[in-house]
Order: sequence, then structure tokens, then C-alpha cells
Amino acid sequence: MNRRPTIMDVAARAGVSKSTVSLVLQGSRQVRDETRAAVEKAMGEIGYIYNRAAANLRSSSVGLVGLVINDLRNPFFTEFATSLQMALAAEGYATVIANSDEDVELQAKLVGSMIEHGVSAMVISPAYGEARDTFDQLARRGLPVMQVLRQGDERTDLFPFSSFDYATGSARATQHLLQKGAQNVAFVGGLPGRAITRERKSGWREVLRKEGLEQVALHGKSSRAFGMEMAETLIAEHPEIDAAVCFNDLVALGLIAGFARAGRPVGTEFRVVGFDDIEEAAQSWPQLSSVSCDIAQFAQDTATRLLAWMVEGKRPEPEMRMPVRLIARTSSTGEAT
Amino acid sequence: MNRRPTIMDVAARAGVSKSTVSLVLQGSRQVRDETRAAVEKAMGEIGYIYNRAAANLRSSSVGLVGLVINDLRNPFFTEFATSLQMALAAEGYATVIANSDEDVELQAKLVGSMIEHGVSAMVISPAYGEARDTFDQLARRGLPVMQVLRQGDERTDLFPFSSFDYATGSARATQHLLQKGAQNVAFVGGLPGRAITRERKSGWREVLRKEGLEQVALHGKSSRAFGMEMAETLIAEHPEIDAAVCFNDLVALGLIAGFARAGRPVGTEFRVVGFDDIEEAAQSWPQLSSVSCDIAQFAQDTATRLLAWMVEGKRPEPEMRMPVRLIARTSSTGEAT
DNA sequence: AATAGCTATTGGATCGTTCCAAATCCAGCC
DNA sequence: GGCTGGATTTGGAACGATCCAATAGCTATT
Repeated sequence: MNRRPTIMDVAARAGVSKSTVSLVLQGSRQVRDETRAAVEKAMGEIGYIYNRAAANLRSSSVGLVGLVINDLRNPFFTEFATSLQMALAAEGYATVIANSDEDVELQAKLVGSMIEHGVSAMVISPAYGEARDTFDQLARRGLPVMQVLRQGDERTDLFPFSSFDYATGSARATQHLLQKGAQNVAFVGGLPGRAITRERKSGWREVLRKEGLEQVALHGKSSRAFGMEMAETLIAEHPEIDAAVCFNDLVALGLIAGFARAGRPVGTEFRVVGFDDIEEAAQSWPQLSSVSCDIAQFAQDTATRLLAWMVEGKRPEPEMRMPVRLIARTSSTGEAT
Repeated sequence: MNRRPTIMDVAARAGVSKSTVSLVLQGSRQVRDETRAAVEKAMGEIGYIYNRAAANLRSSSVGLVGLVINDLRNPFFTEFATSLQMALAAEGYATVIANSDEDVELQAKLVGSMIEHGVSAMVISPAYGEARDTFDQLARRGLPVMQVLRQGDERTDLFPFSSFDYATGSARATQHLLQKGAQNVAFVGGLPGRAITRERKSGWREVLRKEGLEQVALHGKSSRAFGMEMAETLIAEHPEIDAAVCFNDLVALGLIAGFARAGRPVGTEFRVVGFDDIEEAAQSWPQLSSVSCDIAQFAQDTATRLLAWMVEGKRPEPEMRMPVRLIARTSSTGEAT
């Protein structure tokens, strides 16, 4: 016989009952140390492998957390995904990472597949678009589901939402640029009409409004390519603009690349602040000033709150904002660091 | 009663037997259309959700593929992971992505957890370090396992290995730099003693040897930060060097940033070629020349070969090399594109 | 009308765990 | 020696699907 060994085989070998083996597997404290040792020895000898499917079937709790990310190629999200996976792994939970690639259809499939696989909770950074059905399905299953970094469903009582305090961040960035001597600060990037764009823009807008300054905003896909393109636009059509708060670091880096290409240095005659403080920000030149979002800490927090919900039933508050911090570097100060 | 509905409930509602429901679930062609419709209607009405754990228990084949990546933060790997996930999804397989973060212990845990969850195959880009036990475990289970992009175990008959033809790529890059007028070409990045470093270096070495040129290689962690640091080293200690083939694009971008910081433009007096052609290469300034590895195509290929193995039992050849292509851009030609 | 040969449907056994209530063990005490 | 009570151990039922062999329903053929 060459089938995969089961607890029965282990039990036979160790001279105990299958129930005892099961207890050992679950790390129960009520089995005698010698018994446990014997069972573990037997497991090693016959090369036993735990069958989670069977266990799940009976106990219907899987120690599996689903994570659906709208854009795993974005380093910001990658960092979040890996940090969350590690935080959950430390508590004995496995994480299934999936990338919806900003496609609500695919997202629905992924969520469905995860539910079928019996995840016991879910963390989702939703794709843009209508996903009411997907969330309804989640609600029906009664799973703990947290929305992070983006809000895809307004029912935050059902699906608590947590993110960063972007508004304050963009206000700080704008003040910083003005203080450094900038006269006209543009906002670059972010797709119009989206909540996250509104938030990252709102602080900038408030500050400019108070100062009575004109507001120039260039919206578009938040990529490096868009930033590069906008450099040309700014130079050609808005020569008065001498600083920019960017939707994210990718746009900011693209903008800087665009200015470099046009032979215009960034840091003194043109100042830039990005958003997210991705690793690259400190390692490009000029080094990029950025509103830092401590994503590893955020992931850790998310894990903690999710576990409290799963294990103790303590549902997180409907909305949480993590504070952000402005990191001033060469691209806004002109000074080497 | 408020438990999750089962196929029995569906069967009762639809007035058929559980077996019929099971057949519908499996998309069998042998149930009558009206019957299928009735069953599907019933499923919709009572909100039935498929329980994969139960199905797996009986059928022991899960449609789940495990993917373990040594560094998911690296955009090259992220791209591979997402592309593979999509290619497999198209064939009805779900992919579990996990990040070992270059830690063999964690890698062992992840592999173990995936086996427990009953993955039916595995794709792994191994972490550096001794992982014999992990591979042994995989071998015992008899799972189809493919090593990609990195070889962690020498038994390629058991664990077929596929990657890119790096040696040819670095030879081309070096020839290209010499042809553009470079006199002394350094190699920057890559941890010494590793197979992938050897490969990416070998083409460069061969070309320089044939030309009778001196070989300067600066090894280290292949990150942006290292590249930046090496810019200073090159300027201070190797002023004769006027071009570099870099281990990867991150190092190349760091190197360029470092030269920019020192006020030395890259493209004419100093030329750089990277490796991987990540998205950013075309969107930085100067645009980065790079040895392009079509990772999406590679992922697609990997999926195809893996499926042939899983489904038809056709084991892939032990070693496969995908051709690469040199993309010349500003950083090596000095010309804007 | 009986038979054969399909197609469509079905009941029971089964997968490998966990859960539960009951049984067993064992030291301490009267 | 019998009894008590906590610590260990145990057998059988259950989880929810699939698989398999058997059955029922049809049509076409003899």
C-alpha cells in the first residue's frame, strides 16, 4: 500500500488511538508527555502529512486568510501584502494573496474561490468599479472582512475600512513647499472623482484656498509614464508652476524624470513631494520628498485588528486613519542629504 | 436551522438526489438540461456555497497551485507572480502566492503549509540557502514542482528548472557598449558565488577576455542602494571605467542615480545597461538600456508546461532557457528616444 | 412484446480529520 | 480494599462532497 499515511496509521504505529493523535496534532495540553513523544516519533517515521482538507471539513475553521489586492505590481501594495502575510504567519495563519489587477470581474471570481476554499477572514483593497454583489456575498457568509487603503463598499459597519490620514499629509506637504519658497503649487496625478484622489487633494486645496492661491490640478493614471508626460505639460502650459504635490511617488518620480529629460533640475527651481514614501524614494536622485505612510506598521495593525475580530469577535471601529509623516528630501529642499 | 446549505439541501429543494447535484457541480454533460436548470435554480434560491474542503477530501485533487517566491517586493518577481496567476486562472486553477523573503526556514514552513492545503503542483523560485529537506519533502509527495528563475536544488530531473539565457544577454550587452565606444566595461552587482551571478557575468567576461580587456567586477546586494554606493566607488577608485553592465535594473538605476548625484550625466561619458527590463526602465530618465526578459511570456510558458505535467503527466525537460533581447535606450546610446 | 443499448439518475460507501461523551487510569484517602 | 476525582485516553458519529456500481427511463431493433 502506498497511500498517504493518515492519523490511523500513526495511531497504529504509536500504539494509541486516533483520537490521541488528533489531540497531539492540535497541541492539546492534556496528553501525557511520553505519549506525545511516542506519537511524534511515529509521525516522523512514517512520514505523516497533516490533511487540512479533512480537518477543515470537520471543524470548519481553516486558519486561512484571503488577501485580494487591486494592483500587486504597485510596490506600495506589494509591501503591504508581504508585511501582512508575515504578521499573520507569526500567529499561525496562512495568507492567500491574489491580484485582481483592477478588474471587478476577476475580483469577484477570486473572492468566490477564496470563500470556497474556506478562508476564515478576508482583507481586501478593492478594485475600482461596482462590486456590490461581491460584498453582498461576503456579508451573507458573515466573514470578517476588512477594507484597506481603498473603500469599495460604503457599508463600513459591515466591512470596516482603514487607511492613512491622507488629507493631513497633503496639507503638510503643501505648507512645506510654500515655506520653502514655492509660489504656485500644482497637484499632479490621481484619477478624478475617486475618494482617494479627493483625500490626497483635499489638504492641498485647503491650504491653497486659505492662502488665496490658484489651484492647478492635472489628473490621470497614477503611473510613472503619466508623471513624465505631465512634466512636458507643466513646462509648456503652466510655466508659473514651481512646485507639485503628487498623487503618489510613481507620478513624482515620473515627473522628476520628465524634468530631467527637459534639462530642468528638480529641487530648487522646481520642487516635488510625492506620496507613500516607497523604498525607491530615498534611493533615486534627487532623493524624493514624500508623505510617508508606514505600510509595514499599517499591515501589522491590520493583522492585529483582524485577529481580534476573528478570535475574540471584537469588530474593529468602522473607520480608522493612521497618521502620516512628511519626509523632506532633496526634491523639495534642494539640499543633498 | 441556520447552517450553511449543503448539496443535500439543494437536492431536496430541486427534487433530485445529491448525486445529481454533484454531477451538476462538476459540469458533467450527462445530466439533462432541464434537470441542470432546476438544480441551478435551487442553488441560487437557498444561497448554496460549494465546500471545496469536502470535495478535496474525497477526490484529493484541488486545482490549487502553490507559488513560492523568494522576494515578492522585487518588481521582476511580482510581475512573474501576477502573470502566472492569471495564466493559471484562465485554466481554472487557483494560485496561492507566498513570499519567503529569502528565508529558507520560512520557505520550508510555507511549502509545508501548501502541501497540507493540498496543492496539486508547485512553482518555486527558491530562497538562497540549504533547502534540501524542503525539496526532499516535495519529492516524497511526488508533486509536480518547477524551479524557476533560480535553481535551489540540483536535481533538475525531479524539479525541472527554467530560466532565461542570461549568458548570451550579458555578452550582447557588453558588445553593444564596446561598439558604442566604451573602453572599459565594469560589471556591477550580484552576490558572488551564486549561480545567477555567474551566468549574468559569464557573457561579459567572455567578451572582455576575447578583446583582451581588464575585468573589474563590483559585487554586492543587488539593490538600488548598492548601485548608488557603487557610483561613488567607481568615480573614486576606477576613473578609467566608462561603462557598466549591471546585475539587474535596480542596481543600474541606483548607479545612474549615484552618477546624477555626483553631477555626471549617464549616456555618453558613462554608459549603463541593466538586466530584466522592468517597467520603470523605459520611464526613468535617462531611459535605461536593459536586457529584456519577457517575464509575462515566461510565466505563460511556465503555466503551459506545468499544466502539461499535471494533466497529461508530460514532465518538462530538465532545463529550459528562454532567449533574451537587448533593448538599447538612452543610458547606453546617449540618444533620446 | 421482448430485448438491447443508450442516457440519466440514484443510494451507499468513502475520504481523514475533529468532536463528544464515555471509559480507563491512577494516586490519595478513609 | 474500596471509593473519589482529576488526568488521560478512547470509540463512534459527524463533516459535505465524490465515486461507483446499480437502477430507471427511453428509443430503436428484433
